[in-house]
Amino acid sequence: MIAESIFKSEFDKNSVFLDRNLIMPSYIPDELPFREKQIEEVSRVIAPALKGQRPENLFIYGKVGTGKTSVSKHVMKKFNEFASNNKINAECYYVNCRTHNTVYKVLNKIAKDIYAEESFIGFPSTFIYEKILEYSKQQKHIIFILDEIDKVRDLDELMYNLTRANDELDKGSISVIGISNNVLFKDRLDARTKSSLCEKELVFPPYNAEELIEILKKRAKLAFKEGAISTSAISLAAAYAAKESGDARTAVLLLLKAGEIADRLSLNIVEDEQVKAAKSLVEEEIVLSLISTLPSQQKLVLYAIAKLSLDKKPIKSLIGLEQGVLFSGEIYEEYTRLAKKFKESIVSARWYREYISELEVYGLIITTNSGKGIKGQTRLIKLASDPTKIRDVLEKELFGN
DNA sequence: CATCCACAGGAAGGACGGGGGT
DNA sequence: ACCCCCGTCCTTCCTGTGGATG
Repeated sequence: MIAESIFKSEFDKNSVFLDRNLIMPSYIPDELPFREKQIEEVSRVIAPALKGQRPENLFIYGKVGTGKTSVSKHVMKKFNEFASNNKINAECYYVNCRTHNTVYKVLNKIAKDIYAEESFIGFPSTFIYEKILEYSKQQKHIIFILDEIDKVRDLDELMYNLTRANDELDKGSISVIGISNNVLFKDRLDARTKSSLCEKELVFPPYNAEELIEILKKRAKLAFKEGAISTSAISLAAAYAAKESGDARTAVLLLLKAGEIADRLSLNIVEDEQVKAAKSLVEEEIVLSLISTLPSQQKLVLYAIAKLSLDKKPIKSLIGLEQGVLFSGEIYEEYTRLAKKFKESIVSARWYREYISELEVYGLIITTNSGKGIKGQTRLIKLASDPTKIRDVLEKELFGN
């Protein structure tokens, strides 16, 4: 009965969305504004495969939401279309290394794609490797896109395997396009792997605010009903994302969430207010998921901070100090008290300081050095977001079950 | 000015678990 | 199967620092 009425009202409700799927961050639009040059470069690199030559390996670097994956997938699609339309023996495959994070998993995924869903799980990796080799021996020129390539644990071995294949092939070839948002990871690689993977390199710059506005406008036109989102709301979402990192992904996510909020409130048009609400919602989600990954000792420290922030009478916080600003020492005392109470082990004060530094890096707390007015040299610590919310979440996390 | 305070944060080293080599 | 090495997490010990205090 309840379920039915929810389904019915969900179904009847008019939404600001025309097609919600088109504004999911995972959706790849046909048009990729401001990435023409990158599309051209990637295409240029892999084009030799269409003439029966081995393309050079390519390394693509760029921060999150700069269009690396979208551009690669876009080019891959066009490449495969062109190859099959013209009956050319060239193919391009995509592997996300976040889930396929070992040599074995990557080889397996590749083999599975090549041999259309035939699974090789359980077979030794040399066998899988031979299978892949066998396939490309039919004069095939194959390109593998390895997304989030820095996640592969033994990348040296994988690259060695894939490049070695070319020595054993006389007609076909194998090339790799590696994608990463981490520049530093290159330094951890073997020199040979590095020079092989980075035969060509391409950097994707972040989008600026104007570009983000254009991108969002295009997307909004696809996903929202006409006039269902205001121009200023779009600009605001773009401005937020530009300020953070020039990340198109979060910009799009903001619009999606803002639309959902508008739907829930049965509004016909998405305004600035919903974008603002979406932003704090997204931020909150990030904070909450961050907290849940913390080790329990660190959760206790954070809990101590939240509890003290809410205390009516901050013990040491004296004249002129903002409410909720705490001393490092009093937090440590509270933490040890709590740890004893819940029969948890207690980390040393030294390690506690590491925890504090880490919490600051995560942006969960804000710290300043004590200046004049306070004796000794210590850190003043303040929670970065709402103490009540943090405390409640931590209570659930720590003692919930 | 010396001294104390209340810490910050570096260095060294111990326990432990996993992954890789033989 | 075994050992070794390495990274992680943590402790102990230590020196440094900026302001208050006598």
